[in-house]
Amino acid sequence: MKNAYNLKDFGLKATVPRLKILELFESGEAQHLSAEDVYRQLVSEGIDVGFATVYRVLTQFELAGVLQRQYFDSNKAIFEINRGEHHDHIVCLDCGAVEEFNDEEIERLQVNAARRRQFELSDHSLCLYAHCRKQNCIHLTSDAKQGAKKFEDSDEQT
Amino acid sequence: MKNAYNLKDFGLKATVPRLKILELFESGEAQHLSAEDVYRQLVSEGIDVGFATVYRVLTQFELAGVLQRQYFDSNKAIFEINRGEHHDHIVCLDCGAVEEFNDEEIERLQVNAARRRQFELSDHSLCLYAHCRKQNCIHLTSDAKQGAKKFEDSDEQT
DNA sequence: CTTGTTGCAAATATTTTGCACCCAT
DNA sequence: ATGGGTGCAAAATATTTGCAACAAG
Repeated sequence: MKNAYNLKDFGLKATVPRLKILELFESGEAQHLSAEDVYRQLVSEGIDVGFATVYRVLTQFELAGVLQRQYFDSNKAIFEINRGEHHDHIVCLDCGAVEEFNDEEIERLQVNAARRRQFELSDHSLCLYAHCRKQNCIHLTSDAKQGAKKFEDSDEQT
Repeated sequence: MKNAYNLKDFGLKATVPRLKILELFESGEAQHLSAEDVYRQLVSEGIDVGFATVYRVLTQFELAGVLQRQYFDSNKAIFEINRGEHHDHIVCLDCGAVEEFNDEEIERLQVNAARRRQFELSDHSLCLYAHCRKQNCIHLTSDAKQGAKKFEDSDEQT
């Protein structure tokens, strides 16, 4: 597991915007950020940065493998740090909370599904859209929360 | 399996743009189209349509359940017809070919993965990015095609 | 110093909205 | 006829690019 990245390793100069953006993702405070989220965060820290720089840095970091770009069923890119461990996402449709998970069995079946169709799997993106059962979940439809109760005691294991 | 949709069932008037767009998707000629693809197609058929109408119709069809909107790892929406059968996608990273597939086992594991994390699964999007082994695949990296050979005789089944 | 990097503004790309005119019912 | 639907243009949203000024090495 990669814990810290060094800009120099990628031939990138250690500038304020880069260091701050890297710090933002490595700190783990926020895990899934849009370019605008990053921009706002830097501005709120009193850093004079432009949108263009944020986008350029995010793209450089993605190319360097420091960040990963995702699209959670929208036309807006979401970035997260690459800690070297693959994972998929589960997003709460009500409160927007994002959790990461990894299921070895699903991973394995994907490789097979691809092979069976004459494809060599290179990568994949899996995002589960669901209703969480957190107390503080700002659910829009109360049905969702009530419906969730049905599953409370029927937890299956693989 | 739904074979044909009737606009009137959704309270939508049978206008030229709507009928042509529906026909385009139902014909099955092209399965995964962006708004621009649809626009270009209509224009090439000599239909005087505007971009706004295309977007409005696509959105109406999505709300009616006629079409499904997807984002294949880009900031551009891709639409496809909803034939009532859920499926996931596998996209060739070289030639861009899109194939649909469905794996019951993966589907089942997703529900469990969500439950185990206290989520009630509502929907999901799974897209496999891979290298196909079609003869006519316009591969950008010959490595990809050579690498694929490794798997030619090692096809596993679930 | 020298070259990469930045902020700003303008340009692109994708999608949405306002509005007057038009056509399916 | 009339209310929904359309095309066009402008706006909104997301991202990229040109460029002169600037700062890291």
